[in-house]
Amino acid sequence: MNLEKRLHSRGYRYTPQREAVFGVLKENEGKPLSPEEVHELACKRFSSLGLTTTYRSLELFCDLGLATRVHLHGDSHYYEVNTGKHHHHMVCLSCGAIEILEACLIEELKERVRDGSDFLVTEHCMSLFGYCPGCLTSRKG
Amino acid sequence: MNLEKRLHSRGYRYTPQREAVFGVLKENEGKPLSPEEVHELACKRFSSLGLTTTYRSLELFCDLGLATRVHLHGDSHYYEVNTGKHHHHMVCLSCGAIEILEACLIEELKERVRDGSDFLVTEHCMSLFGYCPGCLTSRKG
DNA sequence: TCCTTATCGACAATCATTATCATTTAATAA
DNA sequence: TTATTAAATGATAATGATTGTCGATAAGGA
Ligand SMILES: [Zn+2]
Ligand SMILES: [Zn+2]
Ligand SMILES: [Zn+2]
Ligand SMILES: [Zn+2]
Repeated sequence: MNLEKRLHSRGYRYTPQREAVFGVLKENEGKPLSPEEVHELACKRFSSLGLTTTYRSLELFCDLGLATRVHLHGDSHYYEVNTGKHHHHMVCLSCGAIEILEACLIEELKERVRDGSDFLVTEHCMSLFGYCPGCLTSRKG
Repeated sequence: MNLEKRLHSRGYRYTPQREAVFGVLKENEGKPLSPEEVHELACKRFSSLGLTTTYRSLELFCDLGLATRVHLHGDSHYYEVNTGKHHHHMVCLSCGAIEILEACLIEELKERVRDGSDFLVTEHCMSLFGYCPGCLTSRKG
């Protein structure tokens, strides 16, 4: 289902601003972007786009299941288009590069939680940090 | 090693403000606190403690390995005394209660990373979210 | 005890995010 | 197509967390 239908089906309006923001997310699948970054890129698609609208659109997309919030270190939120494929991220502490990590052991963890606690786990976030191949190589020199 | 020795061994001064902040962390082992919360509690030990000093002390303790930063959802940082025991947290989305999760599958994940990528993982953060036993029970009613 | 300077606390500044509100515009019905 | 109406927008102000500044204070060594 495309953006227009998805918005209409939930009673929201389809606007060029939202199209621009969503386009940026789609174009950067797998690369978490901050609202500031999204705004800068989306302005190339809709030049008068306001930063406030960017923030609002990103949150709306998350509520609609079209995007997901990514929690990394740092003082900004990050967003990504929701592809339906669960994954995590590895962030290079040196250059900031982000690599997708498809492996996730949450199910095993959930089982352990069920054994040891009555806590019901519904969400999780995880990120790995370290050094990307590029930065590792350049360090050797 | 106590706080005084730890500070002196790295060339830092031992002050009642730092003692107060550290005391609060120790007293709340396993419970991540925001700088604001730490400040409020630490003021009972040293009433004229400034919020700025609280922030600075917490960061210093992290650098010294005496405390760790905890990344939860939400717009604040959280800190915890470093007990040397690696663990994670489960946060109740309803009441905010935090339960310690000792299980961690990072080693298994690291292995998978080694197989599929040249990324070197040195740190990770993970939190689980859901509902605590208390909130689950009260929902049934 | 006296000095030196790390540390402190009050306050200003900054950064990300949210609230406000007058204006614009998407969607619908005439 | 046009008129209508409320959702959406964008400029701006406000907020909340964190950091920077700087004169005053006090820890720790001489
Ligand atoms: Zn790198
Ligand atoms: Zn996962
Ligand atoms: Zn709860
Ligand atoms: Zn772990």
